Amino acid sequence: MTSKFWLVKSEPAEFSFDDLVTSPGRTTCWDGVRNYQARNFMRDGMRKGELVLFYHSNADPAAVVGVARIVREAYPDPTAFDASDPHFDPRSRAEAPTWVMVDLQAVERFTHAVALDALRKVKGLEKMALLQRGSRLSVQPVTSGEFALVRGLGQPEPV
DNA sequence: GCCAACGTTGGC
DNA sequence: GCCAACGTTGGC
Repeated sequence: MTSKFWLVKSEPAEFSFDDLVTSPGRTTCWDGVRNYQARNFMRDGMRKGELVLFYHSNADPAAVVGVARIVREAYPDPTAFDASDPHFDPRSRAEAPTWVMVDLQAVERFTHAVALDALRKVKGLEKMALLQRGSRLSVQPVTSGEFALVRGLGQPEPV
């Protein structure tokens, strides 16, 4: 059973939803993921066309702020090969890349960002991975029901 | 800035 | 394989 919906975290000081919207083609490569579980979700789960909640972590407030779409499935993350990059990983070799990335395109902006404390109050989101104690995964699956609830609260408009 | 929770590393 | 030390995440 593969998830059809996802959530990604980004610190807006590093890369915000606005940064995605203003990127060429409203698209960016989701590089720099260095967690195996998150990597596996990208490599084994994410498929072209699936939708992604875009979450601002380390933000005030931390909140889901929009929706993106997967426009390219997993391919090698070149920042792992670049010794000058903060995400450099000498164990990742070009012949057998350890780390992958997908391409995400902005689809909708929430006119009402859905803050973390608001999410915690929503009946039906109790099991959402983001809300679990100690949850730190930067790429995580979301059920269709969870996605619909959050998207509804966000009152999205096309970007 | 604090610190709890978690993932990774490395000695043994 | 165990587990203590360490680094990172991310809410507050």
